[in-house]
Amino acid sequence: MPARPTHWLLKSEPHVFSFDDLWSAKKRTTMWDGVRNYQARNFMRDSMRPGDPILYYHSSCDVPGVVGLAEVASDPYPDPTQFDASSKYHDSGSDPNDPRWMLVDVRAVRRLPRVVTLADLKGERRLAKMAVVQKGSRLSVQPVTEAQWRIVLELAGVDG
DNA sequence: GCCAACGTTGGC
DNA sequence: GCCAACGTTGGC
Repeated sequence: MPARPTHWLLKSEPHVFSFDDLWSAKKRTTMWDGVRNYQARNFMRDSMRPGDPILYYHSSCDVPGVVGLAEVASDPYPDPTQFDASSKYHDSGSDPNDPRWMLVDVRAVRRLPRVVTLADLKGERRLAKMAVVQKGSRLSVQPVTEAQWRIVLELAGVDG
């Protein structure tokens, strides 16, 4: 049985919530709410642990890519927006006694000295298996291997 | 803005 | 359980 994944990539659309937004948040931390994909939820619920390192990826923007590092900052807990009728993430089918959607808190750790663009990732043979470079990859919460993590940091100009 | 790829829904 | 229709994602 494979060990649980310990390193992650989170996608965010910067016009919605950028790495700068996270950096300027209280305690540089936010609830990673609104995830409504079961695979992504399962990673947060079943595998993420406080302290796990995160690559913070900007999608749907001029230059998609990894812009910063973050970390998991809580154990999993129910996403409160699923029970908020005024939220666009409201899910009337979720039972408060058995919540459908779980999340973790995410804390910004550092901005990267240079952005590792999607083009950079695609151009690095050693990253050919990374989920984010696969055609049609839409998963917003992805595991990253330790080897991939080190290579991305190398491309970013960060010492191991 | 386009559109391919993907996940979910719902009729049957 | 199949699969067409639909809505969303996300690079380009």
